[in-house]
Amino acid sequence: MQRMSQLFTKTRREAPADESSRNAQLLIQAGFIHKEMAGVYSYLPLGLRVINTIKRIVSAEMEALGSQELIMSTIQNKDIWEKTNRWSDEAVDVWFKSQLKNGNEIGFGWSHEEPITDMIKGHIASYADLPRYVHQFQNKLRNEVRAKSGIMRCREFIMKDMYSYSLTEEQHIAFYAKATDAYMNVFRNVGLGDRTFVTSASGGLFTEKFSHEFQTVCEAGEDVIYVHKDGTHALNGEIFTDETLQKMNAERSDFEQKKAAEVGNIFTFGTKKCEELGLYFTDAEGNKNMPFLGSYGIGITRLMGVIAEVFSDDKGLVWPASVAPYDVHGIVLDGKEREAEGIVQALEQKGMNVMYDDRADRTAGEKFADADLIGIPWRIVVSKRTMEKGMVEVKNRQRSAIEYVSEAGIVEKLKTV
RNA sequence: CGGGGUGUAGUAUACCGGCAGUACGCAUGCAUGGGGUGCAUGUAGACCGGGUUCGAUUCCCGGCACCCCGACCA
Repeated sequence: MQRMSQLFTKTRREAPADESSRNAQLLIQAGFIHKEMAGVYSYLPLGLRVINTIKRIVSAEMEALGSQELIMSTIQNKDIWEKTNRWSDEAVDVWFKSQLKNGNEIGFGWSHEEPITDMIKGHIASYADLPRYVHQFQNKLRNEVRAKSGIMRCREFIMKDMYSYSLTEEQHIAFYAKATDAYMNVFRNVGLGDRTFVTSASGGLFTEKFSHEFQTVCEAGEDVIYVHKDGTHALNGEIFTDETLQKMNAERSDFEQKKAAEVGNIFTFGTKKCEELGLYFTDAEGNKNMPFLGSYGIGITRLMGVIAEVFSDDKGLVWPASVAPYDVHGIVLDGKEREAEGIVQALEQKGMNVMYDDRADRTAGEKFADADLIGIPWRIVVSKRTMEKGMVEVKNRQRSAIEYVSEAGIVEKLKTV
């Protein structure tokens, strides 16, 4: 139970003037995040709980793929990146760099293919050591020329990045397909399934082969995608050409243009990077060979921003149950603390996480407004009115209907969607 | 990186070349108690540097910060 009277943060009455994106306005107003500077945000207790729920959803999928979690350093070695020609600012324009006291240059991690591949050399030597999959949740630092859209495009952000080292290209392709499904599971589980699409992309300068993006339809997004009228698939702008359409036996008018945010992307790197960094294994015939590399990213904080954008109304945030910071927002009125605490404790014992607004110096209206702003899925009220009925008031954040439920029936009620 | 805009209490804002105002917050008291309740009292402010001027928060210049549009976004 988190007592609201003890909560580290306070809500604000008004949205901050220096934010125009919906996600930042609401998340700051409700006390989930704090802006340190443009494109740099801290995650306060409520915000961190959301981050952690998202991480748990992502972790479950990564572990199901056989990936193990680790965490690489933020400070990175220049030499490693020079081997793949990605140290120069011409090649990678988002580098933050600094130097040691002795003058040696270091970089701050904007991605980790190189350090991970270099590190893993000590652990992969034989075909029996493959495949290997690792992932991490890590703060990436990118010197973006223009941060924008609240937490959707930041200079420091949390990313889940996974790397796959496969024995062969065939093995890689099979894993890549499984990873694609796992990614869709993630977006489905955070509530964005029906508006997130896998789109093909060129893969940019550094990948040998193909790559895919996961685009969530969202007004605040920076990208444009073309969603098929049947809602089952979409194309990104880059490949929305007559040639592609011809291959698909489709017409332009079959697609609708939508703004979208890239919440994930997956890349096939092939063997080139392993060669450049000297990652080899010995195959069954005793020959020297290179693993086939793939990389898979989900912007965790961006995903939180997209969720806030998509799931909100004029009163505030409306968290999907799967990522909400708490399950229940309990409100006590009319001095019914004793009764309310009993109910809250009973809910906690049944595994529900409760934000309990025990503030004695707040009016009902303020408590309701705060509950709406914070956006926890279920609200229960214990008051003179409800106690006279021997009931508790239950309301879902998404709906206006208020129901009276007996104390014993609350948990059952909260399971309904 | 090009273009535009904005910097006033903790927050949101107003006015002004001559004592900086309002609302919310916060503190205290009284009243109240189901949708940001009422009254009273108190608290707290001009981004930094330079210039013009008798006098600058206001005008000018420079810097810094933030926002927006574009470019960029392995």
